[in-house]
Amino acid sequence: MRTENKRRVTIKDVAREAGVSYSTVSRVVNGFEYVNAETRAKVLEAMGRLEYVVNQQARNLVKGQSRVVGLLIHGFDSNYMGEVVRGIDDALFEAQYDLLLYTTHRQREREATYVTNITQGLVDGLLLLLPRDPSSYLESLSRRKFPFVMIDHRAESADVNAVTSTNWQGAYEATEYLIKLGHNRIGFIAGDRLVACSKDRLQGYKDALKANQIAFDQALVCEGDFFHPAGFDGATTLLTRQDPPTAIFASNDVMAFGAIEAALHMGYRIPHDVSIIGFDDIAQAGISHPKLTTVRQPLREMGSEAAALLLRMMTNGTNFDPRCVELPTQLIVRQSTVGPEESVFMQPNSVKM
Amino acid sequence: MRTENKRRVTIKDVAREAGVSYSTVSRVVNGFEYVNAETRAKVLEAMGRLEYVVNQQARNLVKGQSRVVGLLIHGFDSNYMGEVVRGIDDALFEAQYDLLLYTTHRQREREATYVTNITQGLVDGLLLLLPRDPSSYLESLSRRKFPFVMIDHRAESADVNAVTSTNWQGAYEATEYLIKLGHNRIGFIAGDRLVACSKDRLQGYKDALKANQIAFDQALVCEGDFFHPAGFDGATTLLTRQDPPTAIFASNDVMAFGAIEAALHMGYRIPHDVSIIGFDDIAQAGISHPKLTTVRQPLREMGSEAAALLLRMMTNGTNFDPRCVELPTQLIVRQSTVGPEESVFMQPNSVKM
DNA sequence: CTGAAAGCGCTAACAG
DNA sequence: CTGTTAGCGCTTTCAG
Repeated sequence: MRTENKRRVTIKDVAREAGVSYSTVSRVVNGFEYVNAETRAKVLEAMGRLEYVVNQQARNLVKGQSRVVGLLIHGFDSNYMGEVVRGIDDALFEAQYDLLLYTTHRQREREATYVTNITQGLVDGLLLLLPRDPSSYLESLSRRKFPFVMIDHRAESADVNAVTSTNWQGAYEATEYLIKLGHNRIGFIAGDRLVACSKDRLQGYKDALKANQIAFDQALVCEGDFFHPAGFDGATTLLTRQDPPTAIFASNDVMAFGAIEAALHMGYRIPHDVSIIGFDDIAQAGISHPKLTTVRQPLREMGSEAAALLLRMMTNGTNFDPRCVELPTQLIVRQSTVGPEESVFMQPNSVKM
Repeated sequence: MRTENKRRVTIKDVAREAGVSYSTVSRVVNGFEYVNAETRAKVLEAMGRLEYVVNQQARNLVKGQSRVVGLLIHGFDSNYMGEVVRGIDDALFEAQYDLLLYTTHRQREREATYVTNITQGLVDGLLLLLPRDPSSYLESLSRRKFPFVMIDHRAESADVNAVTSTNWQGAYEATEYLIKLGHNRIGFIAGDRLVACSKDRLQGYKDALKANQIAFDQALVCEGDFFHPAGFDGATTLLTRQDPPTAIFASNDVMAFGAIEAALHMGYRIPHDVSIIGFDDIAQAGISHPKLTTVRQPLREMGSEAAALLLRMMTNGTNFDPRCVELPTQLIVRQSTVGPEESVFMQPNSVKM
């Protein structure tokens, strides 16, 4: 039932068919120069007739590489991941590399196991998208000089490659924008504290407050984890307070949507009664109602930049200076934010354009 | 610069370290029974000290398999794909298979090239998620008895495996639901005509109309392609008519969101002035405003079912009857639909819960 | 220009 | 129980 008749056609079959040695076939397959035109034609012809396709596995084994890059990712929550993957894919396609996907939503421990296994032959390099707890294997990776780059997670130690965006700057600008609008009680829903960018965003928020002489109020910041329910709960808590904030800054768009839902649920109108701003600018942000004001991260570029960086490491070796590429964020003002005093003049129907 | 010092530790290194032959090492690595406990201990110890990890590539080459499944996917537009991938991932994880990702958004022609290349050694089986134009390689795949299953795309020819959902049934129920609500002018925004499920949904819509003595009006159906702008344009066209429909059935959620945007943009309130219903029930549907009434496809289950089916083909051979698994859809009534007469009694603020 | 031969790292009989 | 010996399909010297 197995190799019965459907045996794959190998280089040897082609050699026999063309009446040459199989190393010659290898030469034409690989486009070597010094092959007699006639011989080449014969081989090509035989390849066509037999529908020969090279077996990558075998090729990889002898070359000691796989032309595959691994992507360790939590899961495809929100379009955030999709955009990054698209960027990665762009760069990898150019370089003729394939992408092996590893999702780790099941359990965090899998990360470490995966990493040790796949970095031994299966993949030539590794991309870590928003890893939760990389400390366990980062050291091993570095020691073995295995090429990898982290995306959207600046490591504590400086000696790893990473591409992120200007999280601090983006949060600073978003907060300042809210302040300029007239808000001075601004709620903040934090991201997963394990992830570095969460801290950067919180810090940007704090620093903008301070730069504008607004006292930081710990009661105005809620814990979060980048998922929808956290946004809902955070906003609920915030808006239930005696003196609720007039604006809420969620650490990502998904939580911002959760916050919007909570606010609407409580009878608040957006943006008239409370302004909401997010972070990421996922596709949904531009087509929701109200359209979400947010800080755009160049997700796709981050992906392709990371892949490009990894590719460079894989060819040039890991011996060049590790670096952290920071791509610029951009404030995208849409419909979910407005100054606190403007609400009076607005019409009650918030969903109208 | 290459193999300098960072040469991978192989089975031979372990053998030397443990003072045994390398086939013995292979035996303990693969957990064979007949190995002396002492010897095993020695080997294990050596493996640990050397941090040996098996090289999958080599193992695969001799075994003639790769333990990798390929997934051909257009791209990560919307969470639709994400959900399916999660299901696939679940099943593959159980079986210890890896997932190689192939996105084809760049150009349709890539599909065929990919397929011929990767099915030659790189992957043991192939999952085709909503392929646009599989005809070009389907025949070759079948002839070579290469295991593959299509997801959400029932093939014209019956001799291929596929998992879909009850598209006709789902569309029929959605339409009937709208009719029962009192609508009799129901617009329809079609999906990509190349994809079989689009036709099924349209047919379900037509049949429900007929079953309820409502004449089918070609002017009420718009072309679509499953993307947001098509929903926007379709709804715009529909609602600009002399006698606009009181309800719109979009062939998927993403287009439904486009339709909602168009309707709101034109000053319609939802659902009071026009009801909108989608298909898929992507995550966004449950958290948007208004929450979208839609036909739920068991996306995740479709993914895992497809992967399970593929796995079975890969182990048992392709010699069992090909079949098309149809998973049940379910109407999810939320906020975007209401009877045409009810609107009078509703409050103007549509975004209130 | 082309064939022979070695070997990538590992598995799987086959003898001991 | 364990060592020896063939390969898996391909690339890559090394001689012609």
